[in-house]
Amino acid sequence: MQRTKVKDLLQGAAVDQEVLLKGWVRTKRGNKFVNFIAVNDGSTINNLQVVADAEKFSEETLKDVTTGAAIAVTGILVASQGKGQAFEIQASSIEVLGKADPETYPLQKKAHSLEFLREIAHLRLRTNTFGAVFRIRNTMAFAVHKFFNEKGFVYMHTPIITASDAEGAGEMFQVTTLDIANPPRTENGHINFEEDFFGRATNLTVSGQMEGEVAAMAFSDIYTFGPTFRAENSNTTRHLAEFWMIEPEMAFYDLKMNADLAEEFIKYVIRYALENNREDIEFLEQRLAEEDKNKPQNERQEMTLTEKLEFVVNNDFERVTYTEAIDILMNSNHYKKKKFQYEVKWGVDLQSEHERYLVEKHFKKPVIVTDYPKDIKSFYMRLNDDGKTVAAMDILAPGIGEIVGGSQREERMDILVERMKAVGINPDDMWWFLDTRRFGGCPHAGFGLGFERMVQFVTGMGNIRDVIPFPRTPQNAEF
RNA sequence: UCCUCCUUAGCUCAGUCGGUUAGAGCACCUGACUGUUAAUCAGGGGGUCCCUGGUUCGAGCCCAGGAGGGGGAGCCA
Repeated sequence: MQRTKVKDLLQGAAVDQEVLLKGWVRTKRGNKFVNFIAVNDGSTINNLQVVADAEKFSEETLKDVTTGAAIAVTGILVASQGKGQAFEIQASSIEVLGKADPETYPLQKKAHSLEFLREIAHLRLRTNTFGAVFRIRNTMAFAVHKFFNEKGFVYMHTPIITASDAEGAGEMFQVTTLDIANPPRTENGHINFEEDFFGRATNLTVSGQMEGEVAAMAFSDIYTFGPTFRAENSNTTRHLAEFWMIEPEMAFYDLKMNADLAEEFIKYVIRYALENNREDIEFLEQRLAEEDKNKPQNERQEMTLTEKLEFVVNNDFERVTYTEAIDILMNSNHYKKKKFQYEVKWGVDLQSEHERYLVEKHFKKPVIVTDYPKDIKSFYMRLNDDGKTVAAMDILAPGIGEIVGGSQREERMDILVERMKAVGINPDDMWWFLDTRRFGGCPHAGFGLGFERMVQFVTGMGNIRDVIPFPRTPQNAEF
């Protein structure tokens, strides 16, 4: 007989028919006469209840049906006699496919702390919380491709291994096949990368933007969606050494079109999750509500998770220039009461506390900040007519901080080369990148969006390590 | 990398002023119970008090160093 998944069985189409269920035991309860086994197979947050009359099953079989065990159940799907579920399986046979010794199986039928579950990342996917998070992550990844596909964007696979080291996006992981204990040396004692696999020093990519710009000059609109690596010694709830970034790049776009696209994109993905993961989001919402009960009144959320997501989807993002943002901060009571730890001054980058104030206290919604001073942004961002600012944009989300960083690109060859020199980059090293300006260059724009941060926003998970299956952070690559 | 907090049973945590045999809830095991909903009730087993060293008649508690983890900051997505 063909196995049917829990999600489909709970639809009830097969009621009063014999079905085959396979999955993992969440809990077993009951008495001398009847046992109730809650089975989950990951297809939905809901469990299917298996009813096992004691007279039909040996004590030995039921003894091995413990939390965590994999079982196969044959029986009739019937309308449930009990409350709490519409359907259940009246079992005629139960086979234990894989035992889980209750003395040593780490997961119990009770809530565990996220910190504890992080230490058993290989088992935490079997919990309600992580089941919900990763079903939502899956839906959102699909929505990313769906959105861009519907808009006629071409999905580009930009390289994971790269030789370019002038992007300035962050510290990089070296990639080498050299014997690190005894590397070949040049005459003056430096490591001789000419003998390395690629004949030069290479690293894991910190961004696909340069290659993305190249592709945009051929296909007009492209996007990348792949792993990205930063070797920063960052220990925060919003940084990973390996994360997934979405980087669209569009020919003939200016900064406003860029911001419009980013806003539309974020709303699309959130809406898609709301439409397709309602039960998972509701579960996480309850989890957050429980968590909130233990917090002091002033730290509690004003909106439930669903309300927050619907609010974001149904309202325009706030748009301010960097200069306006500085004005808002300097005119705030917070500033006048000297509650900011860091200086607020035109020309200085916004600190986390400033961003949080703008997003969480002042506007209370996502904010797009544009036109930053050129000295605090990357060389490739387009210089504005004022000569002081560049056509950059950051999107700041409540509770997460910076979720998008992007800009209109500097397409004017002479200005770009000048900016490279000013920040100490040798234009000759980026000859192929400059060719995009040399041959048929055009105004264009793009942005990078941290996928995990967007998943954090939708799931309400506070720590980025809990929205990627196997987090890579400093001193942690166990799984 | 910096600041700060934490580490006691499988899990979550309490442990008073440094004092005799370190506790609770849940989990687990045994038993009871005819339909349970993280079932309930009764009983039972379970401890390198993170590690190393020190102070003291005596350290889970005080001191020093180390390890691991959480939160915040910087870097950024």
